[in-house]
Amino acid sequence: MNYLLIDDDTVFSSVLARMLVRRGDQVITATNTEEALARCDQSIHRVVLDLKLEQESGLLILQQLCALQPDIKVVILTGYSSISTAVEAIKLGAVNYLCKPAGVNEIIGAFESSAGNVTLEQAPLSVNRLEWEHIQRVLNENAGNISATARSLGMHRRTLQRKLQKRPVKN
Amino acid sequence: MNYLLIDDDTVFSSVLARMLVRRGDQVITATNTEEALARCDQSIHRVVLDLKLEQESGLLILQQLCALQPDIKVVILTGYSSISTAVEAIKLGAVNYLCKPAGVNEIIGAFESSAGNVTLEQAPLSVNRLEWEHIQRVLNENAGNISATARSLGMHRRTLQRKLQKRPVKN
DNA sequence: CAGTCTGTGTGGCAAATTGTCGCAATTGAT
DNA sequence: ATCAATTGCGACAATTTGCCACACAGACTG
Repeated sequence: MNYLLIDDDTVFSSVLARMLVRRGDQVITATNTEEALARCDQSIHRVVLDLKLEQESGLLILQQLCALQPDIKVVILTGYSSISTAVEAIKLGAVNYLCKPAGVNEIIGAFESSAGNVTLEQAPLSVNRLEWEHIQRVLNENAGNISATARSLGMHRRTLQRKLQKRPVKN
Repeated sequence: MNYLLIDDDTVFSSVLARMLVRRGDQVITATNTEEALARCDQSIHRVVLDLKLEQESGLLILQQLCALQPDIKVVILTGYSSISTAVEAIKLGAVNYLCKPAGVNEIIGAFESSAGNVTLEQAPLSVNRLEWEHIQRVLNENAGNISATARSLGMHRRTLQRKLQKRPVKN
């Protein structure tokens, strides 16, 4: 499978890319609309698209990609998910829509569930793991500011502090 | 316009019906799958469907309705909304997906909305919201099997049950 | 410099949530 | 019919949370 990853978070993007490559897939990345459209040719089978690129709307890219390559399969993957954008994305032709702390298995599964395949044995992240990943992501977004992160996450600062202190969160 | 309202909450259903009638529309109601299918004939233009009818899956009804009357427009309206069911619903042919409570205007708008302008979120999901979405997704993957979902999520079945009883957390 | 914000660690305690056990009712397959 | 799995729910202890209070450190300002 040839993947195109469109995400301005290069850290996340490269991690995902590495894992896909290890599986034996071809991966190309893009960090903005221009790159994305330029690198999306017939060789691409699957696209992982972040909805929130800089200022640009991922939904717009989605439309353009679908117009360009009708056979392409696009999965939306975003940290700023909402039901309304999910609905819109599917109507525009995406095959699935995931919230961002998502494992490779889930992402691959998101492509294949639509193909009507029988689902392979794929373990989703535990709730605790998911929570941890999400917290780290938001914390990072807020430049390590605990108070702001707690507000943004709708949780008590005290609680967030306590959660951060006990890091050992294994699956 | 001829509406068919499918909802086991007769209070909500009748209120909505009254408001539609006052607008000059025809309204028929149903509270379960059987009634819904029986009352869905060519005269119906629009369906408002609650996803959580007793034990029955609204998604199943959605498929049957679409198979029966391909031209019909179905809007999902549910109190237990999640991104994964929204995605499923749209893929199965619903034209929109709303969270209860929703006003008449919103509902009518949902039928008429053309593709277009949804605003991207600017704040990340709260941890609770994210947890809810994840649970719904995995639950969906496990075909509604609570025990399996709990195992898969590394949480106690009892806890999962309790979480599912509560309504989705608003961001 | 004193005064005002905002962010950070910490303690304590009531309130809420979760982990566990158990049990009856259901369901599905054999 | 029978066995295994699932489910809903009550009860109770173990944890975790929400929340208040305080002390301290920078940053910024008049």
